[in-house]
Amino acid sequence: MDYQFKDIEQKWQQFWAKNQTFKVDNDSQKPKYYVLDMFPYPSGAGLHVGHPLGYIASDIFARYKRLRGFNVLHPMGYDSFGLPAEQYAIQTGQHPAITTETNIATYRRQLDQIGFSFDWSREVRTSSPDFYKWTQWIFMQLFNSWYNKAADKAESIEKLVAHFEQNGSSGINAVCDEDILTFTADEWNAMNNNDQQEELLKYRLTYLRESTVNWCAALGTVLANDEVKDGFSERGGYPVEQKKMMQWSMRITAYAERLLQGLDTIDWPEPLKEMQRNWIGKSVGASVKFTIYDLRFTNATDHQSPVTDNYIEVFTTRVDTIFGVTFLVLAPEHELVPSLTTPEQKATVDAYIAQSKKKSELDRMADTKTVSGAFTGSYVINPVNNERVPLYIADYVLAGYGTGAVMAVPSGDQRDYLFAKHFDLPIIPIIDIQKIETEADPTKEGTYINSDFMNGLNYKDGTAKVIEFLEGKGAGKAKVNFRMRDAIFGRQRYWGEPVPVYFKDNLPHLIDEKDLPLILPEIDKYLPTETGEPPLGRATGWNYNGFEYELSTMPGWAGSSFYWYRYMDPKNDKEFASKKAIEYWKNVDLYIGGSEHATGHLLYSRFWNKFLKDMNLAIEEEPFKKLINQGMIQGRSNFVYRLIDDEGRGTNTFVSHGLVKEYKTYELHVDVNIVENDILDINKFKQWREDFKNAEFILENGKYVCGVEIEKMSKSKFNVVNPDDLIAKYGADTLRMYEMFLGPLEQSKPWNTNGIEGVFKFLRKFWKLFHDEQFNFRVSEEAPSKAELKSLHKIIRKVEEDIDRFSFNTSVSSFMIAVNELTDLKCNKRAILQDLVIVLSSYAPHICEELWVLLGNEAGTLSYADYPKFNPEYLIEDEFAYPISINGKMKMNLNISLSLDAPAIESVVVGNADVQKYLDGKSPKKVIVVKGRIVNIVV
RNA sequence: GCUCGGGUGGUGGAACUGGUAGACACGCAGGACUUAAAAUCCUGUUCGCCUUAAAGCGAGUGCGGGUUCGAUUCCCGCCCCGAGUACCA
Repeated sequence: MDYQFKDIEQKWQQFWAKNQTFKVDNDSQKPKYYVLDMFPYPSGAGLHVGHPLGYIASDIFARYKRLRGFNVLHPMGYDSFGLPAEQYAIQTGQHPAITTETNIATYRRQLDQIGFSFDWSREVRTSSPDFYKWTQWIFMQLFNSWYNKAADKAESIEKLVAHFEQNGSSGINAVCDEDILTFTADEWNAMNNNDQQEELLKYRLTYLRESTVNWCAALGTVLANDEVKDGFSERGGYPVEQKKMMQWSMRITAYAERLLQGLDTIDWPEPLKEMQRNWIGKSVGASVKFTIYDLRFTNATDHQSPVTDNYIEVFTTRVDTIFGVTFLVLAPEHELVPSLTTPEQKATVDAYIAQSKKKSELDRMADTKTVSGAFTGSYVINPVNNERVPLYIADYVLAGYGTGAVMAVPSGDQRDYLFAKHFDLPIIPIIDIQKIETEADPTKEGTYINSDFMNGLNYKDGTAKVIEFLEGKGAGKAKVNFRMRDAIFGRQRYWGEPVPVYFKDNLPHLIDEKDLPLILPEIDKYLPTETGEPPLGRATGWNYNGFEYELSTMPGWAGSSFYWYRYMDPKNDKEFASKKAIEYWKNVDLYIGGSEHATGHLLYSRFWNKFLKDMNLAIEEEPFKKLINQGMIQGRSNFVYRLIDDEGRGTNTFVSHGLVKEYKTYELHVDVNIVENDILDINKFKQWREDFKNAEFILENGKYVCGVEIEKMSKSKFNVVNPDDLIAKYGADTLRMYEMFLGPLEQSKPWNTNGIEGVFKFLRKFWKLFHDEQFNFRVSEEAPSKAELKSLHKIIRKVEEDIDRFSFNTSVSSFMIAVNELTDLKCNKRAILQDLVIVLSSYAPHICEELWVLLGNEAGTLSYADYPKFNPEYLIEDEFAYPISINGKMKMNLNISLSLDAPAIESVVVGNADVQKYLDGKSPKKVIVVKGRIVNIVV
């Protein structure tokens, strides 16, 4: 029989499901290997050809590892809480759970068609109560923990309470809010419970606090920093504003240093690590206190004295330039601005604040050239030289970073330089080689001048000296600053995990663990209440023993921040995964997914994992050892060109792409599914839409050629290619191999179906190797020839190398070469073909399973077969003629004999007349040998 | 602006640590089979020159230079494209 991919694929997909071929146990004599895909959000649109790219790669990898004797965990599930289902619910009234269920069914059907080797018995869904029970449980652990800097790990809040009871607040070095109290043990014990709880909230790893948040009015919810792009929401693109609100946050900043350090220990793409480094944004510098100059004094020397409470703290990465400070700048929102503005300057300052408030976030970012600011009328004292310097406000200083105040050194910082020029402030050079005629010079070379005790020192010594001086005076210290902020954790939405918290005396309390999961209640409609509370406020009778529940839900990233552990033990109702399961699977060996999660999911997951490790609930510091980003598949749109008549109206005549220059036309997206190799199927086009029924065409060479453009894949551009259609036409094995053949896995590329025929032809040729002309199965038991063994072992080695390097595209090419060679050799020998089936089975599993059985093997054993061992002997070249150059110039095939151990000049005997001609009687000066081959002779 | 990728035929892309550039596939052209078409198979396909032909010669991996017997690969300078990021003190 000819290659009947439909029957074959259906048969094997059913076989795998029925026999649970890929079900994996939590213990085995084999070494473990965990291959994970980023689980999808089940959207209504279903899968397009871009989605499976990473899944196919990980499936090939998982199947390969299985063949190489590993116990492979390769699960799949759904990240099924999220906005689109809720938006749809708002529009239609349909419960998001129903929409989600339907979408999951579609996804499952589509995934099954591609022949993945997932262990579906381990499926998880973040929106199912037996899963989110554990999301809520981990939330509770975070609430019950604080970060002990001394131990550099999270610890139980009870330990902190015990310390407070015995020693008060002294001796605690914690990552916490800034407004913590200092108290003795007696004072603590005397506090009432509510005051104690309020204080503890400042330490907890998830906490409720009034903070400035990104508020998106259109979505009716707050968003985390990574969900906001350029002042607009990532989902939907609605405007986002800053607003102060009581909000749940996660104290991810406690882990900033560990998150940064950990990056050096994991095998991730460098750009992705770089993105996380930037996001964490560590800068090493110093904080310096500038005492506020009291206008009642007449000269600065009266202030030499100890630093009072009346100071402004700045953060700087260049404390060495402190003698160049000629003014200070505060952010307009800085809390000291009102009190430091003198009556004379009040009007100017107020006007400036009003003006900068009016500017949107976007304007402020875009407009970085105009210098603006206002003088407050106050002065501060530079602690190193007691000079009096003026205090300004300007919006180039951001309230959210550092202390919201900077010391301005116009000679070393370009923004300060422009500001100084504009307001006519002095610019003092402080380094001998500094060139500051036209712009600031931030050099670290040279030695200091105009810098008192630092004069003559270099950068390193000067920095150390000035920090020592400031510390001695209590006016500053070395400090590390991070750009990363704590992550906002609450969302004012319905379709998410309820927060397991109730309120008593306005303070949050955890519900009892035995009451988990806290089930998402039913509500009548999915909108905020009339009083502006989140949708959960609509739930009737929803309370905890009469106390009000928290009405926010958790953000989308909550469930995905630990889901890989749940796959290890998905049915466990006592723990999120048993200790035993976690000890066996440890962490993910290979994770494949998109780089768009760099500063979201991938950072939060690392954070939770580190926390779980601190709690002895996980054993590895990093969750994902190796990570590969598959590239995005872009859409490839096709266009037709509609002729415009004299009145400028569109006619029903369409001009082929090559001829558009000769006519007046406009372009129109055309469905890519009625175009093949950029040639329009005219009949299908006429049927495509009613108004094209009588369309006429101006053709070139009898064909209608379409225009092409690369765009995002979207329905409105008619460029969405659905994997179902391709599977129906060519089969899953072809789709799998073609997606790999398309190009390097990590590269973004447009989808293009043009080459899929080639892969299909390859599979047919492969099928034919096992069959005679009449398609009767026929293999020979003869011993293989040298040439046949060479072909086989070339591909065995190539696949090994390529899988290591994730270079799946070149493997597909190599399979084609192998099959072409074996076809030429008319090879139908079992000894060769059986091994070839095993090697190819990771890529094209269905056809290989079928052939495996035809070869007489037991059904279902292929996935765990003995992988053929590569033997380098079969690849040794037996011909001696190879190209050689003389003086790097000419190339020819020569027969040369030489002693490989000592490729000395004497040992080269050149027996070819042509070479003799080139050597021209001279003996060669030098012989260049590469890998035992002469490649060049220098005469 | 900064950081990281990347520029190779008509197209997607090969070329592992410097060693026959363009594998493999698409497309295109020609041919075989066929009443015809589809399918399949075969041949050719970087560009230019030369030749009846076989063959040969020259140029060629964004541009300019360098190192080397030899550079798509390494170094310096520039141009272009993509991604991320940005008053971060």
